[in-house]
Amino acid sequence: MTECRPFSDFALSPALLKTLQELNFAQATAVQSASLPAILAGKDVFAQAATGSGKTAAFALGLLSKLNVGRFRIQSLVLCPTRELAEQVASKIRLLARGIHNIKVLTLCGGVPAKGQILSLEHGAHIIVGTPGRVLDHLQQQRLDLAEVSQLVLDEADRMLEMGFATELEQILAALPPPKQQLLFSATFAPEVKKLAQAQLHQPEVIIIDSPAQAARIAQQFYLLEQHSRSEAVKRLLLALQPDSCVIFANTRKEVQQLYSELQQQGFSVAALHGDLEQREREQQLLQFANGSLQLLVATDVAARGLDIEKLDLVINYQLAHDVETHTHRIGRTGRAGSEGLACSLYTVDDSHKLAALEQAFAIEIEPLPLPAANSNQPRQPAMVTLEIDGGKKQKLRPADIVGALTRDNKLAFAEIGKIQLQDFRAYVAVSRNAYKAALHQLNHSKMKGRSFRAWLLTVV
DNA sequence: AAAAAAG
Repeated sequence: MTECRPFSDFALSPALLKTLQELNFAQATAVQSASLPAILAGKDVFAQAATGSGKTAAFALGLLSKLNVGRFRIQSLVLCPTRELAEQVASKIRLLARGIHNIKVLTLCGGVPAKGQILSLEHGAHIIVGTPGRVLDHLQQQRLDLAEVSQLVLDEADRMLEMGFATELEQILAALPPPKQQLLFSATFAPEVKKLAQAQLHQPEVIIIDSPAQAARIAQQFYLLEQHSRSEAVKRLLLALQPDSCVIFANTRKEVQQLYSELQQQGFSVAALHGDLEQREREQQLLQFANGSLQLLVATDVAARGLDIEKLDLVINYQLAHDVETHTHRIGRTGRAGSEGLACSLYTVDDSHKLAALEQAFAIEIEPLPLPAANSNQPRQPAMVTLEIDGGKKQKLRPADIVGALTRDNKLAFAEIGKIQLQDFRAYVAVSRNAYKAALHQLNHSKMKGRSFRAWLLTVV
């Protein structure tokens, strides 16, 4: 077991150490302790460590330490497999960079018009975080100059090295000048991918953090489906376990949509996330789930990797994932940063191969549990939130109506724009869809021009 | 075998 050291042990800049102190991060996690010296020494790094063990902060601190802010050129490129993860990683980097004056971290993902990104690129940036498609798009249109990039990070590196991303990744790599420092991070590397990954690195520092404790923190339960339908089984589990916050993974977009509709019709507080949704809808659904407005999230594997959602206590696999790696990432949405979690997986007699693979990978013996009996519990609803309007008048609101937030500098941020960073909230501001008409005068109309809703400014009591 | 990622 690797030793965890205090951050003050590493050659991090004073600004970073101060920020870490302010955020109450004193002790580096195992993967951070093991990888930071190598990153700071400029070495290539291959790091495998459990979900929720602090990999993002490890490379974020490394990038930020090596950065020359005085030189306003793109120096680091971070690639992620989904847009939501790229946004989250960028948020984390910005959070850790808040003591560094004038630093610019830019996200380049698809699903939004390129226009704004082009303007930002003309202005300049130090660190780019993005998904391969849009990054390559900007490269080919000659809007993105990577000539001075000295560090490349592949987050969820095993995923990024799969066939689906190979061509794009190759083209992006070709635009980077050698010698560059490469940092590969993931919780999982299948043996073939591990070989491939290490082969593309130059004398890498190989860091593998075995963490039986982490696996043990996520209790796994398996339910053999016989006479009951999958959705019936999910409902029984939800009503019996009454989770505060739960992700349900299904294998296809269509099944996600069906299960979502069914749960919603039956009064569950539920969001959906999959690739058929508009990007703005994806962001809105994820935000409402992450901030507790909605209690359940039904998702495809777009949500399987990396997403860090506070207080997520239950993962349900509506079906078993196609491979052990995906299963590992799915259940790893819970049990993060030392907390405990539960993962319930539904399976059928046809799944014996998958089951055997899971038993081997997790060194467990799977005993099918009986489904909880049907009971008369009602779907749990999030409590109503009492809010106070500027003038002091009180109003009860469903959390699902809260779609905005007030930032520390009293600016109003909207979920619709998809740029809200949860850690920057001073307080939630309720922007109630139900209160459109009553609240017009509360707002600066010019700022609202062109938006499809009106808002009511409220502060939490 | 499916989802994601450019539009």
